[in-house]
Amino acid sequence: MGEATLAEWESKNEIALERIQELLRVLSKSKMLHVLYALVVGNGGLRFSEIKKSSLTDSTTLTRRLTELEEIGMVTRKELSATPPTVEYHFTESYGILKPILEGLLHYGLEGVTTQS
Amino acid sequence: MGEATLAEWESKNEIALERIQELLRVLSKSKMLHVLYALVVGNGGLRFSEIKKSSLTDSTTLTRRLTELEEIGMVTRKELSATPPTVEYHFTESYGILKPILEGLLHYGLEGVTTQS
DNA sequence: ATTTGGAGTAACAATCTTGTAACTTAAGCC
DNA sequence: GGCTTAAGTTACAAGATTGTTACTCCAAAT
Repeated sequence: MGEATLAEWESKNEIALERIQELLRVLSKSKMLHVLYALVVGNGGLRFSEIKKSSLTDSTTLTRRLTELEEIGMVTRKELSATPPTVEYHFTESYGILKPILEGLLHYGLEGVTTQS
Repeated sequence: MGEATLAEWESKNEIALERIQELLRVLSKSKMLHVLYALVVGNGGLRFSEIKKSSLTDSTTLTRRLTELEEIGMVTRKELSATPPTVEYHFTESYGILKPILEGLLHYGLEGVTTQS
């Protein structure tokens, strides 16, 4: 059995399909790429307010996006006992598997933008 | 300049971001993965009715998905002068850039499903 | 005890996306 | 002309997603 070729796509793996769909649903939401980018630049760990500032996202939407990333296991939420109470978000190890996808997307995004290198 | 590293994400490329968002928006739609899979299995070229049957998608939704794939330049629509009038859909060259993304997604989907190989 | 800043929640209208059912059009065959 | 099959289109109600504005809660410093 190969590992992760398109030919493998078939199979009885309804579950894999659902996982992919859920990931796409989450990734395609508003500001999600901005939030991920903020975290990438912040070396995988930032406070709520920092993400907010650098992703230009309002509280409501940012909370929604971070909760969703938590739900799919891509980030963890850590309360710091500082004052005023602050919270830090970090990428989990699972983020590793997301990275090549984001890189593929970036590559796609940059195609058709290239002003003849 | 590197080619497609995450560090490149920043930049003035608002355009790249928008392209990625649009791609994610399209990919995350209902039945999109089924349709793409049907085309992959059909070696990149199939008739409307064949895609319909193998992706288990109704006419309305299938038309929507195929139109969207056409709009982002991933498939072309070709009318065959057969009777009754049939239409074939094919991947374009641009599909090549989508492939690694789909493979990354597949890899993600299969993680956490693995029943110890 | 009031103010301040971080981290949210609640409520809501506007918009987008879905699935379904019904209709249409085009080309040939009888 | 009427039937058949492929490939759609129209209309619409139900549900999901968005951005906004306003509110809350917590812990210290003044």
